[in-house]
This record gives sequence, C-alpha cells and structure tokens, in this order.
Amino acid sequence: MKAGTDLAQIGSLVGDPARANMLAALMGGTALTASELALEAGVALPTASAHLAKLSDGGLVSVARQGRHRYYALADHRVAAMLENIMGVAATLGPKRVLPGPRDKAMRDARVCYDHLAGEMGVAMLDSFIGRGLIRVDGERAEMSSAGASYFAGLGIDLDAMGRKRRPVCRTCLDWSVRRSHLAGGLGAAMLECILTRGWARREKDSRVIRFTPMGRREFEMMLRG
Amino acid sequence: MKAGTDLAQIGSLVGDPARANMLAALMGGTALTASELALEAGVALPTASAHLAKLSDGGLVSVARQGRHRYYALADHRVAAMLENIMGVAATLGPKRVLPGPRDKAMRDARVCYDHLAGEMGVAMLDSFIGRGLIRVDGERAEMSSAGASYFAGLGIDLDAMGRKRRPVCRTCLDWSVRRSHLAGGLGAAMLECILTRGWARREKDSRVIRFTPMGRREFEMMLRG
DNA sequence: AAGATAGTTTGCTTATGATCGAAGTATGAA
DNA sequence: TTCATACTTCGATCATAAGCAAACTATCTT
Repeated sequence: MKAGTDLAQIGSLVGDPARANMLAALMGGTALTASELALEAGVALPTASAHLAKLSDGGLVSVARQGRHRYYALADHRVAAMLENIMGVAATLGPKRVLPGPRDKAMRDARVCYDHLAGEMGVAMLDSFIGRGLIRVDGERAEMSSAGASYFAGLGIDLDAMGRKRRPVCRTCLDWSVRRSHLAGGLGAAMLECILTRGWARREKDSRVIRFTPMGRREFEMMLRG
Repeated sequence: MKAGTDLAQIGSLVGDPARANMLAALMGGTALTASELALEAGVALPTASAHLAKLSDGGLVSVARQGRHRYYALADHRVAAMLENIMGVAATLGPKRVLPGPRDKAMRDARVCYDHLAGEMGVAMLDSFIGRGLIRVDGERAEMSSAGASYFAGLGIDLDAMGRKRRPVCRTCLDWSVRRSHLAGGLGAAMLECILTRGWARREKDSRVIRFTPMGRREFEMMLRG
C-alpha cells in the first residue's frame, strides 16, 4: 500500500512522454536550459516549465540558475542509474526489438551515461581495471587500490581534488545493454574526460553516442592492456 | 525522442497508484489472483482486471491460468530489480523520510525481494559466499566455484535440477536499503527456501518482511562463518 | 442440470492533468 | 531607460484514462 505510493510517484513522473524525453536528453550528462528541453520534448515553453517544476519538486532533476538561464540536470547518479535500468527493461520487454539498427549498435558500443563511459567499451574498461588490481568492486560501491591511485595519477587525474568533493570517487553502474557493470563516480567522469580531451573519441551531436576514432580505439585498447 | 518513448511506456505503467500497489504486492514473490490484487490495490474487480491487462500487455507481469483462477506474478527478475531500484530512489528522494519506523527497520534487515533474501542479512550472506570463494561476482552476473558447488549441495540444494532450468543459477541484485548486492537467481531462491524450511525465519503476514527467530539468526550467522 | 465463483467486457461518468496563448517577472543588453 | 531574452504563472480547453455497475464467459461444485 505504502510502498506502492512511492513507486507510483516516481513512475508517474517518468511516465509522461514529454518528461521522459527530457530525462532521456539529460542522460547525456550536460545540463540543459528549459528552452532546450522544451525543444527536445516537442512541447511549448510553458508546458516544459510545468514539467520541469514537477521533476524538480519530485527530486529527479536539479536546477542551477545562471543569470536569466536555468540549467537543469539529473539530480543524482542514482537517478541516472535508475533511468538506465528502466531503459534496459524496456529494451528486453519492448515489442520485440527487431534488428538493432546501426544507431543502437553504436549506443551499445560506447555512450555517455550521465557523465561517464557506458556500453561495451565502458564495461571492458572496468573489467581491465579490476583484472589489473587497480580497483576492487563490492556491489555498487568500489574502491581504488594503492596501485590504482598511482596509475590514475599517472594519467593526469587529480585524485586529491576529487577526494575533497562530496561525490564518491569510485562507483559502479549497471549497463543496460550488456547487463554488467561499468565505472561511474568521479573517477568514471574523469576517465571519460580523459578520453575526450586526448581526442580518442568525440561525442555525437544531439545523442549519447560516443564515436571512437580508429586510432583512438587502438590507444584505448592499449591502455586497457596496461 | 525515441529513448524517451520507452521510458514513458514503462513509467506510465508503474505510475498509476493502483498498478503500483499491485506491483509492490507482487514484489513479495508469491503469485496472486486478480481478486487478491484488486483488494491490495483498493479498486473494484473490473478496474483491477483492466490494470492487469495493461501490465500484462506491457510485459511487466506474467499470467498463469489455473482453472478459474488467474495467477499473476512479476514477469522477470529484471522487473523485480527495476522496481527495487525505483523504490530505492524514492526512499532517498522522498519527502525526507523522518525516523525510519520499526517496520522500515525490519524491511532493511531482512525482506523478500521477488523470491530471494534481501536486506542487510541478504547482503551479508552474499558477502560471506564471496569471501569464502564459493561465488565469484561480475556485475549482475555471477558464478559458482567448484567449492561452492559442493558446499551448496551439502546444504541439500539440488543443483542439477536448477541447472536444467532456463533461469540463471547465480545472479546479483542491487539492494535499495544497503546499496550493495545480494544473491538472486535460482540459488538465491533456494537459499531463502532453505532458511524458511529450517525454521530459522518466517514471512510476516501481508508484507515482505522476514522475521528471524533469535535462534534462527544464530544459526544463520554460524552458517555465514562457515 | 442449476448454482456459485472468478474473471473479462461493455458502456458510461468523471476527474485528472497535459496543453498552449496571453500576461507577468526577472535578468541582461543597448 | 528601453528593449529583448528566458522563464514562470494564469486561465481556459481538451483528451485520456481511471473508475464502477451491469452484463457476459468460463470453470468448478453439487
């Protein structure tokens, strides 16, 4: 009875097409303004504003005012993980995904999940880190070994600064396409940034897809092998 | 755009209070008839019937006709995991849970998740199995070591029969109260059954709570220590 | 057979909430 | 100050779907 109320509250927030499209857009990780989200959802601005107010009240998104703009983002990595999870169920349940199109294939290969790398390449990356003893995993929680600390510092990641933030450094996130875990948390975000700044890959316009260049992919795989 | 449609479809199924209550009731793991679910959701039978048809069409629940009864159950362990996940987000986001009441405390301690043990005791159990090398975990997937096989067989669990079913033997499931993994899959179900048939614990009426007897808890902890 | 129980279907009412135009507020630019 | 941009609030409309009573179907009981 009571448990159902909680479920219904979140479900109804996600259950409206316009809001669902907004949330899906925000899964890309970048904060978006109300106007951009209105466009994304295909509704007029007042409508979008009302939806965003609901999402905000419900705690699914956070707002940051910057001058006359309002930047919306997913509230939490947990919200992102929940949405990924729902998408995963939809993918298996849905009215028989026929052949996965090329777009889906790219999504499965590498995509942004909130602010870190997901898809097969994300899973492969975490696998490699675990296999080389850089990270230990325990459920959703994970931690870096001392070997890991020196390794990631060597990649130019500022672990001290990361440790001072409230956000956990190591986290895992269930990948809907592969049904295995990939790396999330501050370190996951830093790794994605690292991949993008080195030019190994770039984000596809208006989508969550990450396209590796042939050379970038080689470099990435070399990194995984140590 | 497309991604949002999938989200919205599932979200709207979960988003209706009556349906959410039904799903919450089905999280208890036992299959329920349409009448029972109507009662649980607080709606008339025709209304419940319509809701169940939608849930069934949407693939969230499965139906098994038995004479003039229709037994409804969650379609899948993934659906169960998704609902747990949503509840977890609701719990952290919700209008600040004040003090967790005694009921919540019992839920956090030990409860049924679909058909296996969840809560702190479920997490402790999986921890123990991993620590003793009986099970290896990799994301949502998990597998039993040979040491594990002989150990579980020694508890009287029929692993051969389990292996013949389509259902995976070892699976992990994210625990919303602890945010760590507990054991699911066929083995998880068998372990819960084992705990109940030995009288270590019993299910609380009309709830997902599992109450360990003082003696049962001691026995359980002894088992975890090996 | 006649009843009883379990569930679905139909037809109708009602209410919720999604939508947008128009007007209002706040911030930045000229 | 004046205008423009970004967004919210208000007010009204409209569509969807949740709800139930009554009638129908199917299965079990006697």
